[in-house]
Amino acid sequence: MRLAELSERSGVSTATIKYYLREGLLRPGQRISSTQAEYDEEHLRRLRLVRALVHVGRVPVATAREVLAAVEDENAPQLERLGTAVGALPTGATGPVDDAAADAARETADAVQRRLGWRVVPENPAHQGLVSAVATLLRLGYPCDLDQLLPYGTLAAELARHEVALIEDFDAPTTQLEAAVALTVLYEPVLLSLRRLAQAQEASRRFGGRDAE
Amino acid sequence: MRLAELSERSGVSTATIKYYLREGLLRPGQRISSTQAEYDEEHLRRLRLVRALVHVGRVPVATAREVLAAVEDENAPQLERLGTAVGALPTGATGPVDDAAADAARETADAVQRRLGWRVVPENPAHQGLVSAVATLLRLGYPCDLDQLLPYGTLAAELARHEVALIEDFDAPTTQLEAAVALTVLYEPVLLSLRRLAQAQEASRRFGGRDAE
DNA sequence: AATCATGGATAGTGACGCTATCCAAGAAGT
DNA sequence: ACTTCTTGGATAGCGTCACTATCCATGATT
Repeated sequence: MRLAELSERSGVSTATIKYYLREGLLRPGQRISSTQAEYDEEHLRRLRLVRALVHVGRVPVATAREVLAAVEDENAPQLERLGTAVGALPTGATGPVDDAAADAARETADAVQRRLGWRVVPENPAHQGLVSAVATLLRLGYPCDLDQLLPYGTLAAELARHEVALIEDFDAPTTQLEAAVALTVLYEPVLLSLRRLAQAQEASRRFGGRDAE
Repeated sequence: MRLAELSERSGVSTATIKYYLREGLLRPGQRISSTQAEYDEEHLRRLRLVRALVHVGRVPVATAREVLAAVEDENAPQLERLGTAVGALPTGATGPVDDAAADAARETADAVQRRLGWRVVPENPAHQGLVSAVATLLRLGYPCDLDQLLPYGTLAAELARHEVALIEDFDAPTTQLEAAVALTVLYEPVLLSLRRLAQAQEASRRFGGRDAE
């Protein structure tokens, strides 16, 4: 398949595909002649994944490149590749602040993880994301202590068990990593949308109305 | 408190505060003279909320204005204000597509909600977000059927009960709405970070290593 | 009286994700 | 062989977004 067909089958303009090629999000096609290259199903898959990461997962293009590089790095052990790939994904973490709220947030975050029997890794981007989110809540004066967080943590653990089990169903290591990245990123909007729907449901149930849109 | 102090106490530059005033995210201060205005604690609270929405919740400035306008609209019934405010929040939904995947996604989304006893409101932005996320998953060839989604839905329902209960603790209607918006948006990164941490934990447990960063 | 800060207006900036235009080399059609 | 695409590669431009910098006249502060 040549560029035009790749474009047609993916719904992505050739200009954009060229841009992704330039940015290293897509491997160059197999050169057929000095003016033509051939793309395969693998390219199509990859292109769709890139689109999903960038558009649904709001992953910046430069970040997507890092993530995909880690997925493909056959020289590192599986678990490390996974860590690098998922660690590069955006978490909404802001830079480190030194603040009463930040300190309290760090303590709460650690406490939740210890309580759930998790190993606390402060360098983990997700850990930093958690701290910065909790700190923001505290700064605004909303409650966000161990008791508030525990239900979320417990549910997160349940989801994780479910998801990791799903990933094990894939065969090839690279396919597994790809699935891990895709499922991590793409189930986020699923989870958040369901939460919003559940909130609307619960709000209209409690506050009496018939409909909360 | 004058502009400079508002800036200092919030950590937001005066230029940015002026920008927010222009954009209608902040009400103008009480005019003291033709060249000075006075801001109060309420302005500070609001400013912090705006910052949190924009930076942590990645809510576009223009959207934040709509959300806050709904929160403050004292002419509408509470539940409607809530619906408008939360409905304006971004969901990662993309425009409507007509696709085999989109059709299947719509069916799955409806099925989950019916199964959980929720009223299906297709116009709800969260509903559309769900459909578009599920469709993306399906297009990439990942499983996303009723069985996959049910655990997420069940957990979402649990969270929602917990959160709506929290909101009821606030007194004034406007304060409740503010809390609803803040908690909806700011618990998202908390939930997602916890999920990532749980995944790392579970991955390193299953795939044998000692650390998934 | 001299200096400074203020709010308002307006234009500019930098990052980001494309998008449009050129171009020479080669494929395809006749 | 000759014309007419089409291709991949390079480069520059565009539109949006969230600020940010500069100016200004008025009026507060010392």
